Amino acid sequence: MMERKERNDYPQLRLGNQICFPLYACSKELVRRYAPLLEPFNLTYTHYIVMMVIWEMGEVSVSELGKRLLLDSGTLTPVLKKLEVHGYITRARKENDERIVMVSPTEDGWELQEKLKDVPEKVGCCLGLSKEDAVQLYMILNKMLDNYR
Amino acid sequence: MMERKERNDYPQLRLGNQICFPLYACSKELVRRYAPLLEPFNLTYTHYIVMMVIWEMGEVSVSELGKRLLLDSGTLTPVLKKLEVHGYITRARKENDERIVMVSPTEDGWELQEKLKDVPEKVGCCLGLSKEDAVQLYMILNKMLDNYR
DNA sequence: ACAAATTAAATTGTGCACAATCTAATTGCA
DNA sequence: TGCAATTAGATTGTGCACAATTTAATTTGT
Repeated sequence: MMERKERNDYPQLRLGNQICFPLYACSKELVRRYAPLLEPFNLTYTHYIVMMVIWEMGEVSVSELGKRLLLDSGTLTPVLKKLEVHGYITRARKENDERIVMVSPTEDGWELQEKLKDVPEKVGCCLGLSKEDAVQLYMILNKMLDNYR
Repeated sequence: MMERKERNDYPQLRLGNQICFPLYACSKELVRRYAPLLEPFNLTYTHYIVMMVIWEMGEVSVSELGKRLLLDSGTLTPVLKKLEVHGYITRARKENDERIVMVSPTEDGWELQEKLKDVPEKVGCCLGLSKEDAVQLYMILNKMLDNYR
């Protein structure tokens, strides 16, 4: 019987020949590893990166958060509401432009830094990578990311 | 007035010092770029990578798909049901072990390869990266992924 | 000054992703 | 042989992620 002609004709459609899949899989795996470290503080990975930008900026608008993290308001609004409920941030519309919602850490929000300071090391972020590979990866991904902003 | 002592005390908690964030952001961006190319065929990125493994294996169990793609049955079951509804695959329990569900491409499923063969190039996967960077990235991510299997 | 255009968030709807649990089939072993 | 343990999928519940739409505030052009 004749082999199907459609079969295996396109090497570019093989999972092993694509760069996107390991990117996608590694990303998911990292998020999964953060979960148990953040869960005790009622945080998900998304909450965590949002808090990082808020700590860095002190006070920041929703749209700036979105630009920085490449997230839209459909993702951020519920995340910020939850961070507010848990007492980590306050949300308030700007006085001179009521369209803009400004976000800032509360006392508890600031104190969260102390509690999470060991998380990055614990995730051991790029587990199993040599120092050189980690540096390479960091540079290449940031080059890539620059094309998206 | 004194600067808060909690502020900026932990450089490892700065977004710019983490390798996880660009990984996460690049991954999302890539998935987003696949969407318009796959949507005409009623496929999402997850459907697409599932189909790639099915093309490669010809016939494969749900658990093998999961191992290969690092996805669990909670994700795969609805994806496979949808691929079945759209007529790309068939699902059938194995005769000698009814616990196992085997999945195979239909005629339409095989023909999908032809229609999607240009997708990888169109995504230009690692957009803006030099050949050398792309090769490096591919190698480092696969090294990383090996630690997760 | 004021209507049209723009901007910022919020809302709505769809679809992963995954932990936890459940069900059914099979296997192992006393 | 028969029951406990294991295995494979399916189900349930929660939470992003994002497109598209909506609402409200502000800005722009005349």
